[in-house]
Amino acid sequence: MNNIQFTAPPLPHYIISGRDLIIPGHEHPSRRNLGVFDLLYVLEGTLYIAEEQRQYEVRQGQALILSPNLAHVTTKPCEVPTHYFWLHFQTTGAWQHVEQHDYRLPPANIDYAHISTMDMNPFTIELPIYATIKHPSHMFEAMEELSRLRALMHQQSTRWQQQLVFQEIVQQLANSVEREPRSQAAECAELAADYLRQHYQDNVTAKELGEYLNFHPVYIARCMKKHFGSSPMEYLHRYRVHQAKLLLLHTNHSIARIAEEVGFSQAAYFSTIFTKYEGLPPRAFRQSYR
DNA sequence: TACGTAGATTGAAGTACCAG
DNA sequence: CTGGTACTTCAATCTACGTA
Repeated sequence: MNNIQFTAPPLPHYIISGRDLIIPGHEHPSRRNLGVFDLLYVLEGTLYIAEEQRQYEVRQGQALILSPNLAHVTTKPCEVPTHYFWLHFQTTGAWQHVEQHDYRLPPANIDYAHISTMDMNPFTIELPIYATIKHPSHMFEAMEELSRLRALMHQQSTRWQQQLVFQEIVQQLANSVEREPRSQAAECAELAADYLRQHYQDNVTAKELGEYLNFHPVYIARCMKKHFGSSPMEYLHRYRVHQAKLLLLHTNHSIARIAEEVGFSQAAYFSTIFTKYEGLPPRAFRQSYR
């Protein structure tokens, strides 16, 4: 498990942070059940820390996130003066340890039809447990800013500002996740999906898609099935139904007009497809929200 | 009046398999 | 990894009729 995956909303939130110096022969405190995430970012020197069975040497420019529910111990005292930032954060949402995955691909079997049209679409934030930060100067500035703001924490506006700066730090961490290169098949699948999303209002055919991508339609279908769990047409239908749901809720257009706007030339056929994915016809879907 | 459903038909898309 | 073929499946259309 290399990463921690947070489901948002809610976003992880900042609690408190600080800067510390450990002189040679001394060590970072060992703790268990801290109850919050503990982000360590080393400016100089090295921290020697183990969490459960995994040992880390956190060097200059590297970060380590300790989890709230795991015990972490120092494996040996610092050998040189070690300067680091620590930051406690937490989430009230779901999180889990995960192996890294290719963030550029949507999850397999993505089901657009079941994404609620009244709520914000949930997403995940994946942070590395242990990483070398790609832009150390940005990380340093953000951490310094948090240290400065700490003195002004009695002000409401400061506490808000702290959360904004913390989100920058989260972004820095997320950008430092090492990605595995995408396979050609994954590339093909994603390009095809892009094309379908851009042309869902048109009469898209597999042949056109093949000509656009310079791949055989059979091959494209195979790639999409493998990476999205859907054939191109099924992907297109799900996306069209998703768009139709938005129009049903936010406009008073007739079913026939909405069908046309999302790429169905026959309202009756649109209704059939909508019912297939939603479990109820378009009109019933609209009425259920009115 | 607008919309939903069902059945028949046809051509396009998907799948399995093989080859380069 | 990609393309091609043969076969199967299903999307799309049309129409008629029922329903809110």
